[in-house]
Amino acid sequence: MRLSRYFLPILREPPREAEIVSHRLMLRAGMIRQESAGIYAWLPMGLRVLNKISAIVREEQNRSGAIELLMPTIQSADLWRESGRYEAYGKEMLRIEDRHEREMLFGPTNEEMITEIFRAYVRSYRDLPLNLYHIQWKFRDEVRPRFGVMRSREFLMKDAYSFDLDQEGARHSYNKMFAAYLRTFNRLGLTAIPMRADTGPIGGDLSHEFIILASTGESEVFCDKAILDLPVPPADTNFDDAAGLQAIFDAYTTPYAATSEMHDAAAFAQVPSERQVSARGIEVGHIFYFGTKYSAPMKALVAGPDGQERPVHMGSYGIGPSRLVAALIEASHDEAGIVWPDAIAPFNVALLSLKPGDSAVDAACETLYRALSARGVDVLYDDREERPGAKFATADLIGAPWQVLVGPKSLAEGKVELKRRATGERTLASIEDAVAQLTA
RNA sequence: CGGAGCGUAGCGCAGUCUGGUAGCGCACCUCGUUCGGGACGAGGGGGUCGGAGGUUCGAAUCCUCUCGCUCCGACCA
Repeated sequence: MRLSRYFLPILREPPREAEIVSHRLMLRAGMIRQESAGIYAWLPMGLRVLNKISAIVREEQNRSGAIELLMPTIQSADLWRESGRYEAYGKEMLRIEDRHEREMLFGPTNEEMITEIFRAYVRSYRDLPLNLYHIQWKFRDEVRPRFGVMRSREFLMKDAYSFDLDQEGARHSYNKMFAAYLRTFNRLGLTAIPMRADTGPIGGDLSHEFIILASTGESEVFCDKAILDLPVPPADTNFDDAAGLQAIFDAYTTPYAATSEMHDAAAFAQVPSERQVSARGIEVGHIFYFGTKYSAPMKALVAGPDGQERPVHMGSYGIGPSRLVAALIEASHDEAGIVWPDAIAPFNVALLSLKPGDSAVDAACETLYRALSARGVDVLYDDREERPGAKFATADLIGAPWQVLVGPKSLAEGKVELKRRATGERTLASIEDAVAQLTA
């Protein structure tokens, strides 16, 4: 992409209302625009990141055996009356009336709808286990949206729903998602710590929040440092191996880890002091088992091997890609701007022409731009008539992992300069070597 | 929903108290000189001062109502 032809509205100064660093940087880097309180338009740069995150989430959901579908954003109130949540949900639910004065709502979540779909088609335990997910916009009318897309009213969520004949099967389904989440966050360049969450009236130990550590996090968290060194489940993890998944779950849930709501100071004190971690965290995922909470009232029944019908056991599993964009920035930035992890960077390479109009510089840039693009590298080519300083500042702000600096100075020796955004480390290389390095 | 505050050019702000031709910096356009960490000079464009009503010869400024946004608390992927 040539920057001169792209739509990248960079702000030199962030709007006053932006408080936290991710919100400020997202506005400055032209990723989002606020359209209303807690409602944002995703500009091209922001959308690129959002899509990269969703793609990784999708790959890992698929790997674990979950199946993607897409449910609507608008739902019927009647569906929610079946579960009793239409009255219970309160003002957070955005209620809408259509032209026939039918009561509708903009979905804050999809348990009722997925249960309705399930019960319409599935009758037998032979069709289980089943895990259906979608990545769809949700709306929760937060009293007080804040922190940009970190806590917005409209947000993108991946929500998966598992169906099993009994609790034992549900535990296996839960563990699949548990392992899939560990892989997902790891691929996003994050260390996410599963922390026991409140299971409410259901009880048991099957609810976890996945928390990443960041100094600007909203919640206070405590954990045993040992959890940070545990191995991430490999790509060839066998998701049908119930015992193997249970071992992963056990390994991750044995060391102490809790948010302030679930914190047990006495238990935390048992952790050797040099391993005690007390920090701030951002919740980026939440999984839980809720048994027959929806299947019983909504009559989602399956016949077991004995021919008896019984309500199916369910769980739901959320990840917020739009929140993750902000969380990633909170976890990875510096004074100059964003530092994207390679896996989700909107552009892998920022190619800076330090002297557009100079024939040697132009030629070198064109060669690099074409060679990298042809090899599938996302390149943002800064071909604008700007001074070098402005280009450095822009490139640092938008956080491409690599910068390639092409100017008369190094080009006189037949070299271009490669700069790693995260470390600031620079090396000189020929054009061929630069292409080789960036496509390695 | 309680408390506080802010709406003036794309962004950051002054002007409001004390009514009298709407300003500054950045950004934008033109020309020239520049060109490895957000250049300089000259010229230029851009505003229903959030909206409605009122007071007044005259309202960004005073009064009433209203809409929007932000922050602090109670709530949440």
